[in-house]
Amino acid sequence: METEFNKNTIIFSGVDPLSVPLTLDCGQAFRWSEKSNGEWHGVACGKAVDISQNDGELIIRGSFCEGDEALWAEYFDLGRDYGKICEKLKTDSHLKTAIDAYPGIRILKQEPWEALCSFIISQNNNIPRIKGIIERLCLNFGEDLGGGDFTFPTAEKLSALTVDDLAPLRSGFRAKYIIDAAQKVASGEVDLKKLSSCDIDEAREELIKIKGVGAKVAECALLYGCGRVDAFPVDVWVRRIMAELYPEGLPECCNGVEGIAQQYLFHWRRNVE
DNA sequence: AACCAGGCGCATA
DNA sequence: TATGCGCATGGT
Repeated sequence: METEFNKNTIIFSGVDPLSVPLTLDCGQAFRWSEKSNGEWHGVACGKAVDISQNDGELIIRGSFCEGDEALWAEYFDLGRDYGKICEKLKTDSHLKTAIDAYPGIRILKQEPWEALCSFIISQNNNIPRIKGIIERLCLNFGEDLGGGDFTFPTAEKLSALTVDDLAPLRSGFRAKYIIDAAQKVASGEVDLKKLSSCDIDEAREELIKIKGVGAKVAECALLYGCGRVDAFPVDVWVRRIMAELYPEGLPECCNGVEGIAQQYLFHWRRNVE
């Protein structure tokens, strides 16, 4: 993989497999939208950017500082060999079907707090409305980057608010969970920084101390926010997949990369038929 | 007009 | 330990 950097563009070449549209729009992140010219616009790593690809070239346009390329390499999980992982997963026939149907999905390494908060909002909810609530959350409480873009608000900022303050989000019963999460994270009662490296069961216990965080939301926070690809979120779609295809559990080829297998199976099952 | 949405907390047995 | 129900809001 090679990196090309200047203050307006970061290009990573030789990224394989890579699908920018699938990666940004497969239900793991909620703040990316496709523009009419085919670029994807959104805010991550503290910056508003436009993202596109040309085969194995991942092209990020924005306004960058020295060192930003490392942040974006981490965000797109470029240090992980997805070619090798997918080859192994495809030894299972269902995973081969799923991966061949939608190749190039990568697990994003989002900010831990953003992932946690986003998936608290996701519970018993649908993706369009999740996106709307998160958009209003950023618009009301994020930092204004100009051009209509806002950062995801910090836990510290939200920890000072009340449930009533969140009324503009129209997040329903989830508002009290957002506040509780923000307070526990801001106070340090829940330490997000250690979750990427500590024992995964310890990480799960830490997260479910938050009201509104159960097993599924905790797995999502670990997978999408902490780089824990061994986390395995089971939602209604994955529950169906497990019942229909894997009544005995996931095949051995998924060991250690259950979360990546999950993402391919999830997207495939939601989009076929 | 019911039912559902990338679930969870709580009551009940 | 294991079910079942209610939950805010909005779309079909």
